[in-house]
Amino acid sequence: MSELSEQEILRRNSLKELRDLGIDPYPAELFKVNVTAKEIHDQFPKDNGLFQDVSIAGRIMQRRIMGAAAFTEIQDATGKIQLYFKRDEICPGEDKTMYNIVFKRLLDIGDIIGVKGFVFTTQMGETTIHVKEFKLLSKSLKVLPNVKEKEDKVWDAFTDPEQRYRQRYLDLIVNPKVKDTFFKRTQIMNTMREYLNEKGYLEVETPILQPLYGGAAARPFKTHHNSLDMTLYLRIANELYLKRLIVGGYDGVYEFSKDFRNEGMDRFHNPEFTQIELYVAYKDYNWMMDLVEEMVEKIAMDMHGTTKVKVGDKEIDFKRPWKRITMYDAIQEHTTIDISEMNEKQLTEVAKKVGVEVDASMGKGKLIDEIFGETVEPNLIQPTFITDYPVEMSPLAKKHRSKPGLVERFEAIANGKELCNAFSELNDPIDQRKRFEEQLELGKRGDDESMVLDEDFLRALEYGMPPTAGLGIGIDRLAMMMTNSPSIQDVIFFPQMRPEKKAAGATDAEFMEFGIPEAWVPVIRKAGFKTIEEFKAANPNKLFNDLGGLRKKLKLDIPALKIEEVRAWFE
RNA sequence: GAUUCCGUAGCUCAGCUGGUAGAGCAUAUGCCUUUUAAGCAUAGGGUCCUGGGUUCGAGCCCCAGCGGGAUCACCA
Repeated sequence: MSELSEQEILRRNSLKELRDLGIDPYPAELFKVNVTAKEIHDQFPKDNGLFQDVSIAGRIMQRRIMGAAAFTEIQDATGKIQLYFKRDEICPGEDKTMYNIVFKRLLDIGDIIGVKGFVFTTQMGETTIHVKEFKLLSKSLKVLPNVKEKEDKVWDAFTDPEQRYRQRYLDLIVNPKVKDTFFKRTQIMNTMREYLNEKGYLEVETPILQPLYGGAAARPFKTHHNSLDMTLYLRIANELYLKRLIVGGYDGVYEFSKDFRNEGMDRFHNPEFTQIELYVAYKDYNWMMDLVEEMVEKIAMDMHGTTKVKVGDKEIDFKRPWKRITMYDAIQEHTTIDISEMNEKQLTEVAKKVGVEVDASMGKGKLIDEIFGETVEPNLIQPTFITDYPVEMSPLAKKHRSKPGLVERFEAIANGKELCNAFSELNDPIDQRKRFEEQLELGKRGDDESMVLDEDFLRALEYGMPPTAGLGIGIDRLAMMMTNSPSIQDVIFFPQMRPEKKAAGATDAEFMEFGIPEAWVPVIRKAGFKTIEEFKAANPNKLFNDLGGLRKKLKLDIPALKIEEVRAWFE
């Protein structure tokens, strides 16, 4: 246990006092709630006859006590509402303990209480609950960051990203907009789920632990299964498993999948992230473009009531139809260079010219991809489909029906970022084997993201997979865009971070080995002794005096020490 | 991984040329029966991220480390 601050010690003392008064600070039984803050705010002003017998629970966020009356603000899942406490109503009899002691002194900001009463409007015009009785539901021992707000103004905002991400619960308590962002994230997934279920596609689950990682070009996390004594990888994509299910005879399957990639982290990348992948039999990539447009447009409409979404200083309009342009045309449009007929050597020259760092591991596909990423992608703000990628960079996509050297693939780009990736799936098992082998070649050249060969997947294809359209959408990236969040950490509840720094110093047990009673250990620390070495060097007489002083100062309810006891610790 | 900025009270942040550690909110105590970020008054509260160094003297300067932010690199 780390050292307690003065306020934390006070709260622990309050906890004990409550118990002494016969009040359980953590009661077991449920507290019946019949209304939310939002319901009251939405309906009461229209009909003052409503809510004359409410029961509501929430966390105390603010208190203003004026003698025998007080205003308190509680926050439930839907928002905040003000409470009015009056001493003689809380305590109608002679005994004013519940108000004077329990409410005024033993409750704190952060405590969770339940109240019963009726709703009225104060002279200041604020909808308020007049409390007739209250009950402590959970005592809070830690002090919340105290954020003050009034309409749009916020004082002392809780903004430190490290604390916000590490202690997301605090972020959620204190920054109401955060709750809304995650509500919207779920709304995006619900809209997708409804849309796809309505079409009759099946939501499925496939392995996260995979003996071979495939379906994307990325470096995996590696782990080990003890009883099988084998290496397993955390999936980087679920593509190859979903396609096996299409071979098995489903018309359409999709999965919201957590994928894991062992790569750099920044505001667009978290090591684990969520994708939806969808595969539909007897369709092609043109059909899939229509679906993506329709589905994403619907998400924007469901969430914002319009197809226009503000992202940073831009406004993105997801209204159908989106622009469609081939990759080569897009590169030519932005650079005036036609790379469609170029070989690897020529492409290397172009890449260098536009400012791409080139190395020997790069094949033709990678080079084109880099050129595209450098010159075109950041400039595509409004949703745009880029179609017809070179075969070298798409080992799982079907060869283009009419353009040699290309595959039937598209990405949707919006706000300069990839929104989705999709293709007519390659179902020619012999071609697929060849493509895997080419990937192996790239691997030998040093491309550590090249794909590995999956024999079982090839075997599945050999049984025959119908022509299939496949799609992957990054949910985190989409959520960022739809909620106008500048960083991926803002749309992931618990983004990956380095472990918290450990507090140095001796443990409670180490101190107790000297015979120090447990209750005194925090006091020893408070007196400035963090390590055993420091403690051993202490003067027993001075320590005795200091501890006695601290006991008094902190109003600790533990028996005073005798000098003999303290001396005994040092023998 | 590189560059750069940051780390001071429970929270948000000041801190002079290197000379006794500051404010607001929060907390405690007293007063006060409807306040609107903060009622009034008073008080308590600190490992100035850690460890070295320079100095009579370091929150401040130097070195190293830890943690974080931003930008870049990497990122089908």
